[in-house]
Amino acid sequence: MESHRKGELTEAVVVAELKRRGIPVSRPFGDNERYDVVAETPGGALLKLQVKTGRFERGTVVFDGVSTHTNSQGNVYKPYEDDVDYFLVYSDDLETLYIVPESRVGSSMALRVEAPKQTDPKINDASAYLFDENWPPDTDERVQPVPGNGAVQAVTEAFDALGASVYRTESDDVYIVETGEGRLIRVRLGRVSEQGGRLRAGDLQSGLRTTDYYALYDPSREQTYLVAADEFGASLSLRTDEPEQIQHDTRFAEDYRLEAVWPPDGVPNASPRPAVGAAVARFESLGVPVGVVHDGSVPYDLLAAAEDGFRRVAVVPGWCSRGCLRLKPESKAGVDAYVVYHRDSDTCYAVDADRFARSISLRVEPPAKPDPRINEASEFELERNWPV
DNA sequence: GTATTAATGGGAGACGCAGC
DNA sequence: GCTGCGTCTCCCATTAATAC
Repeated sequence: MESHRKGELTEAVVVAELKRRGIPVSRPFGDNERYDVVAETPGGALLKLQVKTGRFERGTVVFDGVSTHTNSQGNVYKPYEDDVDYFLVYSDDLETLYIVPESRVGSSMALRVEAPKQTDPKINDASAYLFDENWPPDTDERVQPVPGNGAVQAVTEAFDALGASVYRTESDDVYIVETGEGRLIRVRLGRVSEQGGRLRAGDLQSGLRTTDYYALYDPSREQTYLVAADEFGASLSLRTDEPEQIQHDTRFAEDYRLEAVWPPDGVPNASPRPAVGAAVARFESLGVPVGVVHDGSVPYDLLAAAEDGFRRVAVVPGWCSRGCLRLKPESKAGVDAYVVYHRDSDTCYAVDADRFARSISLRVEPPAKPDPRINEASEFELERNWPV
């Protein structure tokens, strides 16, 4: 059975199982929510539940704890975090329903059903997650919001101790931090937790657009760590102990202590985002005055000179498919022009925000057949099309 | 009407790491 | 060295939205 249909079948079975137990259950209208169903506990609490199909393999029921989709950068894996409270995992092979707190699930999880060949403290005993023995769940298991007020205060005090000033923005967890040298950087606050000799944090890329650095607080050590926003992928792992084998990509938490890395390296007024750096270099090579904007509350990255003043420029990566480079910003409000950076060809294209409604395609390869509607990418190259 | 994308979903294999 | 878990990275299918 193809996967989508199998997911729907699992969801139907789970709803039936809940109803059979007399549990009030509702489904969100449409499919835009990240949870599949909402169930009401006897105490009246409403829980957001994500239904997962459990694959029975090697004596375990395995399920994914992240949603997957693709974009121009390839596969994107997004954890559910606060979007759901619990996973309901149904194994069709075993005809068994499990309930697992979201906080206990990483990108995937294996529930051991059959006895292992050898014991291991990491083994997740499936019987501990049987639905009938864990309903209604203890709602205190739910994840505490990140970063938490204590973290905000601790991180702020850590910056203060280094002589750095911290300013609030309109976003709850993004702050502007002024270094002692007068440089402004955008810092998003978060928390790390220790698991198996590592400090871990997830969902780092969701703030990449408006963040230069992450200030991550470890409450158990009362220590703040500072990492560049583009140094890690969607998640972060910093070693707190000494592994037997050090890999080329092993990173140690000690090296990221705020006190050890402050002030962060980097050219003043340059953003660490590669696309922004490429756009700035291209503007400068053209002799166009350009300034980087370090303010997470505005939707643009650069102010670039034109004959009649400055344009507000948002730098975005474009995805290339079947010979077309695509651009589809979430919102055009407050932006005069877009610079689309095509990493493969190291080319920047400039597009007037008024030129398109919601998206635009720039053809970088010859089309199968001519069409007057085709936007030839070469005509939008920054060198030819600035000012837009 | 056609082409193309993002978003949802599951399946599978490779690999690193830790414990035994 | 073996085993098991977790992570990562592919793959595929479907649906809805959107541009042209």
